[in-house]
Amino acid sequence: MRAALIAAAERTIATSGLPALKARDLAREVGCALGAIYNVFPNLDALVFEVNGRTLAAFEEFLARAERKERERTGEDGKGGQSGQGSQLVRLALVYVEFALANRLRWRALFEHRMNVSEQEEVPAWYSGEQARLFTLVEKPLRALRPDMDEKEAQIFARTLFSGVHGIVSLGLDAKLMALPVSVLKEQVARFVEVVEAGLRTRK
Amino acid sequence: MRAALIAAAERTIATSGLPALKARDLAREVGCALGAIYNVFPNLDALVFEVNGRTLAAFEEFLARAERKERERTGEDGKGGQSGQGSQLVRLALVYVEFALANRLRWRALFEHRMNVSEQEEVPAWYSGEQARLFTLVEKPLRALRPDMDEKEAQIFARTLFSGVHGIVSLGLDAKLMALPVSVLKEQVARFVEVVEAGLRTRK
DNA sequence: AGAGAAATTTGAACGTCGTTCAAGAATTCA
DNA sequence: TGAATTCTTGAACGACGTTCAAATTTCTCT
Repeated sequence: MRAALIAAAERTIATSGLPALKARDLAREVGCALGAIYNVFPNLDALVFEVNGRTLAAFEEFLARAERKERERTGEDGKGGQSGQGSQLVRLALVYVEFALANRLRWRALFEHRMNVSEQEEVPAWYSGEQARLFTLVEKPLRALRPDMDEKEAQIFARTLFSGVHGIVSLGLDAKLMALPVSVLKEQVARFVEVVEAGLRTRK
Repeated sequence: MRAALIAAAERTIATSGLPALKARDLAREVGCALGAIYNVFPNLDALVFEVNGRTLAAFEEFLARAERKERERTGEDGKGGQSGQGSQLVRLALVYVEFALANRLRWRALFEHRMNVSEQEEVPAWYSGEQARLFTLVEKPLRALRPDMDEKEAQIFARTLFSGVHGIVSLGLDAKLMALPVSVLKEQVARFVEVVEAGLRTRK
Protein backbone atom coordinates (compact mmCIF):
# COMPACT_ATOMS: atom_id res chain seq x y z
CA MET A 1 0.00 0.00 0.00
CA ARG A 2 2.62 2.44 1.18
CA ALA A 3 4.88 1.20 -1.59
CA ALA A 4 2.12 1.44 -4.18
CA LEU A 5 1.36 5.02 -3.19
CA ILE A 6 4.99 6.04 -3.37
CA ALA A 7 5.39 4.34 -6.74
CA ALA A 8 2.29 6.02 -8.14
CA ALA A 9 3.34 9.41 -6.81
CA GLU A 10 6.79 8.91 -8.30
CA ARG A 11 5.27 8.09 -11.68
CA THR A 12 3.04 11.15 -11.60
CA ILE A 13 5.86 13.46 -10.58
CA ALA A 14 8.20 11.99 -13.15
CA THR A 15 5.79 12.33 -16.05
CA SER A 16 3.67 15.36 -15.12
CA GLY A 17 5.52 17.22 -12.41
CA LEU A 18 4.98 17.89 -8.74
CA PRO A 19 2.07 20.30 -9.25
CA ALA A 20 0.16 17.48 -10.98
CA LEU A 21 0.19 15.33 -7.87
CA LYS A 22 -3.42 15.15 -6.66
CA ALA A 23 -4.78 13.05 -3.83
CA ARG A 24 -7.81 11.89 -5.83
CA ASP A 25 -5.79 10.85 -8.87
CA LEU A 26 -3.44 8.99 -6.60
CA ALA A 27 -6.27 7.08 -4.94
CA ARG A 28 -7.73 6.17 -8.30
CA GLU A 29 -4.37 5.04 -9.64
CA VAL A 30 -3.61 2.66 -6.78
CA GLY A 31 -7.26 1.63 -6.50
CA CYS A 32 -7.86 2.68 -2.93
CA ALA A 33 -10.14 5.09 -1.16
CA LEU A 34 -9.26 8.74 -0.93
CA GLY A 35 -9.02 8.59 2.82
CA ALA A 36 -6.74 5.55 2.67
CA ILE A 37 -3.84 7.80 1.73
CA TYR A 38 -4.16 9.45 5.11
CA ASN A 39 -3.99 6.14 6.92
CA VAL A 40 -0.46 5.78 5.57
CA PHE A 41 0.80 9.37 5.42
CA PRO A 42 -0.18 12.30 7.62
CA ASN A 43 -0.45 14.44 4.48
CA LEU A 44 0.77 14.65 0.91
CA ASP A 45 3.91 16.49 1.97
CA ALA A 46 5.14 13.37 3.73
CA LEU A 47 4.57 11.40 0.57
CA VAL A 48 6.49 13.96 -1.45
CA PHE A 49 9.37 13.73 0.98
CA GLU A 50 9.40 10.01 0.39
CA VAL A 51 9.50 10.45 -3.37
CA ASN A 52 12.19 13.11 -3.10
CA GLY A 53 14.20 10.80 -0.93
CA ARG A 54 14.09 8.20 -3.70
CA THR A 55 15.21 10.82 -6.15
CA LEU A 56 18.22 11.62 -4.00
CA ALA A 57 19.01 7.92 -3.80
CA ALA A 58 18.55 7.61 -7.55
CA PHE A 59 21.09 10.36 -8.03
CA GLU A 60 23.64 8.59 -5.89
CA GLU A 61 23.01 5.46 -7.91
CA PHE A 62 23.38 7.45 -11.11
CA LEU A 63 26.63 8.92 -9.87
CA ALA A 64 28.02 5.56 -8.79
CA ARG A 65 27.25 4.16 -12.22
CA ALA A 66 28.95 7.11 -13.90
CA GLU A 67 32.00 6.70 -11.73
CA ARG A 68 32.20 3.03 -12.49
CA LYS A 69 32.06 3.79 -16.20
CA GLU A 70 34.69 6.46 -15.86
CA ARG A 71 36.98 4.16 -13.91
CA GLU A 72 36.85 1.44 -16.54
CA ARG A 73 37.31 4.03 -19.28
CA THR A 74 40.56 5.27 -17.76
CA GLY A 75 41.73 1.72 -16.99
CA GLU A 76 41.11 1.74 -13.26
CA ASP A 77 44.11 3.71 -12.00
CA GLY A 78 43.00 3.68 -8.44
CA LYS A 79 45.12 6.44 -6.96
CA GLY A 80 47.03 8.21 -9.72
CA GLY A 81 45.60 11.72 -9.10
CA GLN A 82 43.93 13.44 -12.03
CA SER A 83 44.65 11.21 -14.97
CA GLY A 84 42.36 12.26 -17.81
CA GLN A 85 41.87 15.82 -18.91
CA GLY A 86 38.57 16.25 -17.00
CA SER A 87 38.96 17.06 -13.34
CA GLN A 88 36.94 15.24 -10.74
CA LEU A 89 34.94 18.34 -9.88
CA VAL A 90 34.03 19.02 -13.49
CA ARG A 91 33.00 15.43 -14.01
CA LEU A 92 30.89 15.51 -10.87
CA ALA A 93 29.16 18.71 -11.93
CA LEU A 94 28.46 17.30 -15.38
CA VAL A 95 26.97 14.18 -13.88
CA TYR A 96 24.72 16.44 -11.87
CA VAL A 97 23.59 18.20 -15.04
CA GLU A 98 23.10 14.88 -16.78
CA PHE A 99 20.92 13.62 -13.98
CA ALA A 100 18.87 16.81 -13.86
CA LEU A 101 18.28 16.57 -17.60
CA ALA A 102 17.42 12.89 -17.58
CA ASN A 103 15.07 13.30 -14.62
CA ARG A 104 13.90 16.84 -15.06
CA LEU A 105 10.59 16.76 -13.26
CA ARG A 106 11.75 14.51 -10.46
CA TRP A 107 14.77 16.71 -9.99
CA ARG A 108 12.71 19.86 -10.07
CA ALA A 109 10.39 18.46 -7.43
CA LEU A 110 13.35 18.33 -5.06
CA PHE A 111 13.55 22.09 -5.01
CA GLU A 112 10.09 23.39 -5.80
CA HIS A 113 8.52 21.45 -2.98
CA ARG A 114 7.68 23.80 -0.13
CA MET A 115 5.99 22.54 2.95
CA ASN A 116 2.35 23.63 3.07
CA VAL A 117 1.30 23.09 6.59
CA SER A 118 1.19 26.16 8.79
CA GLU A 119 3.98 26.66 11.29
CA GLN A 120 5.98 24.11 9.41
CA GLU A 121 6.56 20.59 10.53
CA GLU A 122 10.12 19.37 10.65
CA VAL A 123 12.06 18.17 7.64
CA PRO A 124 12.49 14.42 8.25
CA ALA A 125 15.89 13.68 9.73
CA TRP A 126 16.66 10.93 7.22
CA TYR A 127 16.03 13.44 4.43
CA SER A 128 18.50 15.92 5.83
CA GLY A 129 21.01 13.11 6.17
CA GLU A 130 20.56 12.13 2.55
CA GLN A 131 21.15 15.75 1.52
CA ALA A 132 24.23 16.02 3.67
CA ARG A 133 25.71 13.02 1.86
CA LEU A 134 25.39 14.93 -1.41
CA PHE A 135 27.57 17.72 -0.12
CA THR A 136 30.10 15.17 1.04
CA LEU A 137 30.43 14.02 -2.55
CA VAL A 138 31.67 17.46 -3.49
CA GLU A 139 33.82 17.67 -0.42
CA LYS A 140 36.07 14.79 -1.38
CA PRO A 141 37.41 16.13 -4.69
CA LEU A 142 37.56 19.59 -3.18
CA ARG A 143 39.86 18.38 -0.42
CA ALA A 144 41.99 16.61 -2.98
CA LEU A 145 42.43 19.93 -4.71
CA ARG A 146 43.01 21.91 -1.57
CA PRO A 147 44.37 19.72 1.23
CA ASP A 148 45.27 22.83 3.21
CA MET A 149 41.64 23.70 3.91
CA ASP A 150 40.51 22.66 7.35
CA GLU A 151 37.55 20.34 7.61
CA LYS A 152 34.96 22.93 8.52
CA GLU A 153 36.02 25.21 5.71
CA ALA A 154 35.95 22.43 3.13
CA GLN A 155 32.53 21.27 4.27
CA ILE A 156 30.96 24.65 3.91
CA PHE A 157 32.69 25.49 0.67
CA ALA A 158 31.55 22.19 -0.77
CA ARG A 159 27.99 23.21 -0.03
CA THR A 160 28.65 26.59 -1.61
CA LEU A 161 30.08 25.05 -4.73
CA PHE A 162 27.22 22.61 -4.99
CA SER A 163 24.75 25.46 -4.60
CA GLY A 164 26.50 27.45 -7.29
CA VAL A 165 26.31 24.65 -9.81
CA HIS A 166 22.76 23.98 -8.80
CA GLY A 167 21.87 27.62 -9.42
CA ILE A 168 23.34 27.48 -12.90
CA VAL A 169 21.37 24.38 -13.78
CA SER A 170 18.24 25.59 -12.08
CA LEU A 171 18.08 29.00 -13.71
CA GLY A 172 19.51 27.57 -16.91
CA LEU A 173 16.44 25.39 -17.33
CA ASP A 174 13.95 27.95 -16.05
CA ALA A 175 11.34 28.84 -18.64
CA LYS A 176 10.74 32.23 -17.03
CA LEU A 177 14.36 33.13 -17.77
CA MET A 178 14.33 31.60 -21.24
CA ALA A 179 15.83 28.15 -20.91
CA LEU A 180 19.30 27.56 -22.32
CA PRO A 181 19.94 24.89 -24.96
CA VAL A 182 21.24 21.76 -23.28
CA SER A 183 24.60 21.92 -25.04
CA VAL A 184 25.18 25.46 -23.87
CA LEU A 185 24.17 24.56 -20.35
CA LYS A 186 26.66 21.70 -20.14
CA GLU A 187 29.36 23.84 -21.60
CA GLN A 188 28.69 26.62 -19.13
CA VAL A 189 28.73 24.30 -16.15
CA ALA A 190 32.01 22.79 -17.28
CA ARG A 191 33.52 26.17 -18.00
CA PHE A 192 32.33 27.52 -14.69
CA VAL A 193 33.70 24.70 -12.56
CA GLU A 194 36.98 24.91 -14.44
CA VAL A 195 37.20 28.56 -13.54
CA VAL A 196 36.46 27.83 -9.90
CA GLU A 197 39.09 25.15 -9.92
CA ALA A 198 41.66 27.45 -11.46
CA GLY A 199 40.79 30.00 -8.80
CA LEU A 200 41.17 27.45 -6.04
CA ARG A 201 44.57 26.48 -7.33
CA THR A 202 45.83 30.02 -6.83
CA ARG A 203 45.48 29.40 -3.07
CA LYS A 204 43.15 31.94 -1.48
CA MET B 1 -7.58 50.50 -8.66
CA ARG B 2 -4.82 48.73 -10.54
CA ALA B 3 -2.30 50.58 -8.41
CA ALA B 4 -4.15 49.75 -5.21
CA LEU B 5 -4.25 46.07 -6.09
CA ILE B 6 -0.56 45.98 -6.90
CA ALA B 7 0.28 47.82 -3.69
CA ALA B 8 -1.83 45.48 -1.59
CA ALA B 9 -0.37 42.41 -3.27
CA GLU B 10 3.11 43.78 -2.71
CA ARG B 11 2.37 44.32 0.98
CA THR B 12 1.02 40.80 1.37
CA ILE B 13 3.95 39.21 -0.42
CA ALA B 14 6.46 41.31 1.48
CA THR B 15 5.04 40.48 4.90
CA SER B 16 3.56 37.00 4.46
CA GLY B 17 5.05 35.56 1.30
CA LEU B 18 3.73 34.64 -2.11
CA PRO B 19 1.71 31.62 -0.93
CA ALA B 20 -0.30 33.95 1.34
CA LEU B 21 -1.60 35.94 -1.61
CA LYS B 22 -5.34 35.19 -1.83
CA ALA B 23 -7.87 36.81 -4.15
CA ARG B 24 -10.46 37.27 -1.40
CA ASP B 25 -8.03 38.87 1.06
CA LEU B 26 -6.88 41.18 -1.69
CA ALA B 27 -10.42 42.27 -2.50
CA ARG B 28 -11.14 42.92 1.16
CA GLU B 29 -7.92 44.86 1.61
CA VAL B 30 -8.53 47.27 -1.27
CA GLY B 31 -12.27 47.35 -0.56
CA CYS B 32 -13.52 46.09 -3.87
CA ALA B 33 -15.52 43.13 -5.09
CA LEU B 34 -13.87 39.80 -5.63
CA GLY B 35 -14.65 39.87 -9.32
CA ALA B 36 -13.26 43.39 -9.66
CA ILE B 37 -9.75 41.96 -9.58
CA TYR B 38 -10.51 40.16 -12.83
CA ASN B 39 -11.63 43.37 -14.51
CA VAL B 40 -8.08 44.63 -14.09
CA PHE B 41 -5.98 41.45 -14.41
CA PRO B 42 -6.75 38.29 -16.36
CA ASN B 43 -5.64 36.24 -13.35
CA LEU B 44 -3.52 36.45 -10.23
CA ASP B 45 -0.41 35.41 -12.14
CA ALA B 46 -0.48 38.68 -14.04
CA LEU B 47 -0.67 40.55 -10.76
CA VAL B 48 2.27 38.59 -9.40
CA PHE B 49 4.28 39.45 -12.50
CA GLU B 50 3.54 43.09 -11.82
CA VAL B 51 4.73 42.80 -8.23
CA ASN B 52 7.83 40.86 -9.28
CA GLY B 53 8.58 43.55 -11.84
CA ARG B 54 8.55 46.10 -9.05
CA THR B 55 10.89 43.91 -7.06
CA LEU B 56 13.34 43.82 -9.95
CA ALA B 57 13.10 47.59 -10.21
CA ALA B 58 13.59 47.88 -6.47
CA PHE B 59 16.76 45.84 -6.77
CA GLU B 60 18.13 48.12 -9.45
CA GLU B 61 17.32 51.08 -7.23
CA PHE B 62 18.99 49.32 -4.30
CA LEU B 63 22.06 48.67 -6.41
CA ALA B 64 22.24 52.22 -7.70
CA ARG B 65 22.08 53.51 -4.14
CA ALA B 66 24.83 51.11 -3.07
CA GLU B 67 27.02 52.19 -5.96
CA ARG B 68 26.49 55.84 -5.13
CA LYS B 69 27.54 55.16 -1.55
CA GLU B 70 30.57 53.21 -2.69
CA ARG B 71 31.61 55.94 -5.07
CA GLU B 72 31.52 58.61 -2.41
CA ARG B 73 33.33 56.31 0.01
CA THR B 74 36.27 55.87 -2.35
CA GLY B 75 36.30 59.55 -3.32
CA GLU B 76 34.69 59.21 -6.73
CA ASP B 77 37.58 57.96 -8.80
CA GLY B 78 35.60 57.51 -11.95
CA LYS B 79 37.85 55.29 -13.96
CA GLY B 80 40.81 54.18 -11.89
CA GLY B 81 40.20 50.42 -12.23
CA GLN B 82 39.91 48.45 -9.02
CA SER B 83 40.79 50.91 -6.28
CA GLY B 84 39.63 49.45 -2.96
CA GLN B 85 40.32 45.91 -1.88
CA GLY B 86 36.82 44.69 -2.88
CA SER B 87 36.44 43.90 -6.56
CA GLN B 88 33.45 45.08 -8.48
CA LEU B 89 32.12 41.56 -8.90
CA VAL B 90 32.37 40.79 -5.21
CA ARG B 91 30.69 44.04 -4.31
CA LEU B 92 27.90 43.35 -6.78
CA ALA B 93 27.35 39.87 -5.41
CA LEU B 94 27.26 41.16 -1.86
CA VAL B 95 24.72 43.80 -2.80
CA TYR B 96 22.64 40.97 -4.22
CA VAL B 97 22.84 39.11 -0.93
CA GLU B 98 22.04 42.25 0.98
CA PHE B 99 18.96 42.84 -1.10
CA ALA B 100 17.79 39.26 -0.79
CA LEU B 101 18.16 39.47 2.98
CA ALA B 102 16.46 42.82 3.31
CA ASN B 103 13.58 41.75 1.05
CA ARG B 104 13.46 38.04 1.67
CA LEU B 105 9.89 37.27 0.81
CA ARG B 106 9.67 39.63 -2.13
CA TRP B 107 12.91 38.22 -3.44
CA ARG B 108 11.77 34.66 -2.92
CA ALA B 109 8.57 35.37 -4.83
CA LEU B 110 10.69 36.14 -7.89
CA PHE B 111 11.77 32.55 -8.08
CA GLU B 112 9.05 30.50 -6.46
CA HIS B 113 6.39 31.88 -8.72
CA ARG B 114 5.42 29.33 -11.36
CA MET B 115 2.72 30.03 -13.83
CA ASN B 116 -0.44 28.08 -13.04
CA VAL B 117 -2.48 28.25 -16.16
CA SER B 118 -2.40 25.17 -18.34
CA GLU B 119 -0.28 25.25 -21.50
CA GLN B 120 1.41 28.28 -20.10
CA GLU B 121 0.81 31.82 -21.22
CA GLU B 122 3.80 33.88 -22.23
CA VAL B 123 6.10 35.58 -19.79
CA PRO B 124 5.42 39.30 -20.36
CA ALA B 125 8.04 40.82 -22.66
CA TRP B 126 8.75 43.74 -20.33
CA TYR B 127 9.49 41.24 -17.56
CA SER B 128 12.05 39.39 -19.65
CA GLY B 129 13.61 42.72 -20.53
CA GLU B 130 13.90 43.67 -16.89
CA GLN B 131 15.60 40.35 -16.17
CA ALA B 132 17.98 40.77 -19.07
CA ARG B 133 19.11 44.07 -17.58
CA LEU B 134 20.14 42.25 -14.42
CA PHE B 135 22.51 40.04 -16.34
CA THR B 136 23.94 43.09 -18.03
CA LEU B 137 24.90 44.41 -14.61
CA VAL B 138 27.18 41.41 -14.15
CA GLU B 139 28.43 41.64 -17.68
CA LYS B 140 30.06 45.02 -17.24
CA PRO B 141 32.52 44.16 -14.45
CA LEU B 142 33.10 40.80 -16.08
CA ARG B 143 34.20 42.45 -19.30
CA ALA B 144 36.44 44.79 -17.31
CA LEU B 145 38.13 41.72 -15.88
CA ARG B 146 38.32 39.84 -19.15
CA PRO B 147 38.33 42.24 -22.12
CA ASP B 148 39.40 39.37 -24.36
CA MET B 149 36.05 37.60 -24.12
CA ASP B 150 33.84 38.21 -27.10
CA GLU B 151 30.44 39.70 -26.48
CA LYS B 152 28.40 36.54 -26.78
CA GLU B 153 30.70 34.66 -24.44
CA ALA B 154 30.65 37.43 -21.85
CA GLN B 155 26.86 37.67 -22.00
CA ILE B 156 26.34 34.05 -21.36
CA PHE B 157 29.01 33.73 -18.72
CA ALA B 158 27.51 36.71 -16.91
CA ARG B 159 24.25 34.81 -16.74
CA THR B 160 26.11 31.76 -15.50
CA LEU B 161 27.88 33.70 -12.81
CA PHE B 162 24.69 35.37 -11.72
CA SER B 163 22.98 31.99 -11.55
CA GLY B 164 25.81 30.59 -9.48
CA VAL B 165 25.60 33.34 -6.91
CA HIS B 166 21.86 33.08 -6.92
CA GLY B 167 22.08 29.38 -6.21
CA ILE B 168 24.34 29.98 -3.24
CA VAL B 169 21.97 32.53 -1.77
CA SER B 170 18.89 30.53 -2.63
CA LEU B 171 20.01 27.24 -1.12
CA GLY B 172 21.84 29.10 1.63
CA LEU B 173 18.55 30.47 2.91
CA ASP B 174 16.53 27.34 2.27
CA ALA B 175 14.99 25.92 5.40
CA LYS B 176 14.86 22.45 3.91
CA LEU B 177 18.65 22.47 3.63
CA MET B 178 19.15 24.06 7.05
CA ALA B 179 19.59 27.77 6.45
CA LEU B 180 23.06 29.23 6.91
CA PRO B 181 23.70 32.06 9.37
CA VAL B 182 23.70 35.34 7.51
CA SER B 183 27.33 36.09 8.32
CA VAL B 184 28.44 32.73 6.91
CA LEU B 185 26.36 33.25 3.80
CA LYS B 186 27.91 36.63 3.07
CA GLU B 187 31.36 35.25 3.69
CA GLN B 188 30.77 32.31 1.38
CA VAL B 189 29.43 34.48 -1.43
CA ALA B 190 32.42 36.77 -1.16
CA ARG B 191 34.85 33.90 -0.97
CA PHE B 192 33.20 32.19 -3.91
CA VAL B 193 33.23 35.19 -6.20
CA GLU B 194 36.83 35.86 -5.26
CA VAL B 195 37.69 32.34 -6.31
CA VAL B 196 35.88 32.75 -9.60
CA GLU B 197 37.67 36.01 -10.17
CA ALA B 198 41.02 34.47 -9.46
CA GLY B 199 40.15 31.69 -11.87
CA LEU B 200 39.16 34.16 -14.55
CA ARG B 201 42.43 36.01 -14.14
CA THR B 202 44.34 32.87 -15.06
CA ARG B 203 42.89 33.23 -18.60
CA LYS B 204 40.94 30.16 -19.59
C1' DA C 1 -18.90 -21.37 15.28
C1' DG C 2 -20.51 -17.22 17.01
C1' DA C 3 -20.83 -12.91 19.47
C1' DG C 4 -18.79 -9.00 20.81
C1' DA C 5 -14.71 -5.80 20.81
C1' DA C 6 -11.10 -3.52 18.33
C1' DA C 7 -8.97 -1.92 14.39
C1' DT C 8 -9.15 -0.50 9.75
C1' DT C 9 -11.25 1.35 5.55
C1' DT C 10 -14.35 4.26 3.32
C1' DG C 11 -16.19 8.21 0.64
C1' DA C 12 -19.39 11.99 1.57
C1' DA C 13 -18.72 16.35 3.46
C1' DC C 14 -16.03 20.57 5.00
C1' DG C 15 -13.47 24.62 4.20
C1' DT C 16 -10.57 27.09 0.96
C1' DC C 17 -8.99 28.28 -3.31
C1' DG C 18 -9.01 30.78 -8.28
C1' DT C 19 -12.11 31.95 -11.57
C1' DT C 20 -16.67 32.86 -14.00
C1' DC C 21 -20.85 35.12 -15.31
C1' DA C 22 -25.84 36.32 -15.01
C1' DA C 23 -27.91 39.97 -12.92
C1' DG C 24 -27.89 44.49 -11.18
C1' DA C 25 -26.08 49.36 -11.14
C1' DA C 26 -24.14 53.13 -13.39
C1' DT C 27 -23.18 55.79 -17.30
C1' DT C 28 -23.80 57.44 -21.94
C1' DC C 29 -26.27 59.09 -25.80
C1' DA C 30 -30.51 60.73 -28.38
C1' DT D 1 -36.37 60.83 -19.93
C1' DG D 2 -35.90 56.48 -21.83
C1' DA D 3 -33.26 53.17 -24.09
C1' DA D 4 -28.69 51.34 -25.04
C1' DT D 5 -24.28 50.44 -23.46
C1' DT D 6 -20.73 49.71 -20.21
C1' DC D 7 -19.06 48.52 -15.85
C1' DT D 8 -19.42 46.14 -11.25
C1' DT D 9 -20.83 42.68 -8.28
C1' DG D 10 -20.83 38.52 -5.33
C1' DA D 11 -23.14 33.99 -5.51
C1' DA D 12 -21.91 29.93 -7.67
C1' DC D 13 -18.69 26.41 -9.90
C1' DG D 14 -15.29 23.04 -9.93
C1' DA D 15 -11.03 21.46 -7.88
C1' DC D 16 -8.26 20.95 -4.08
C1' DG D 17 -6.31 18.79 0.69
C1' DT D 18 -8.05 16.97 4.63
C1' DT D 19 -11.42 14.98 8.16
C1' DC D 20 -14.41 11.77 10.41
C1' DA D 21 -18.73 9.19 11.41
C1' DA D 22 -20.21 5.18 9.67
C1' DA D 23 -19.45 0.74 7.49
C1' DT D 24 -16.59 -3.11 7.15
C1' DT D 25 -13.12 -6.22 8.32
C1' DT D 26 -10.20 -8.56 11.65
C1' DC D 27 -9.25 -10.26 16.04
C1' DT D 28 -10.42 -12.41 20.68
C1' DC D 29 -12.50 -15.22 23.77
C1' DT D 30 -16.09 -18.66 25.10
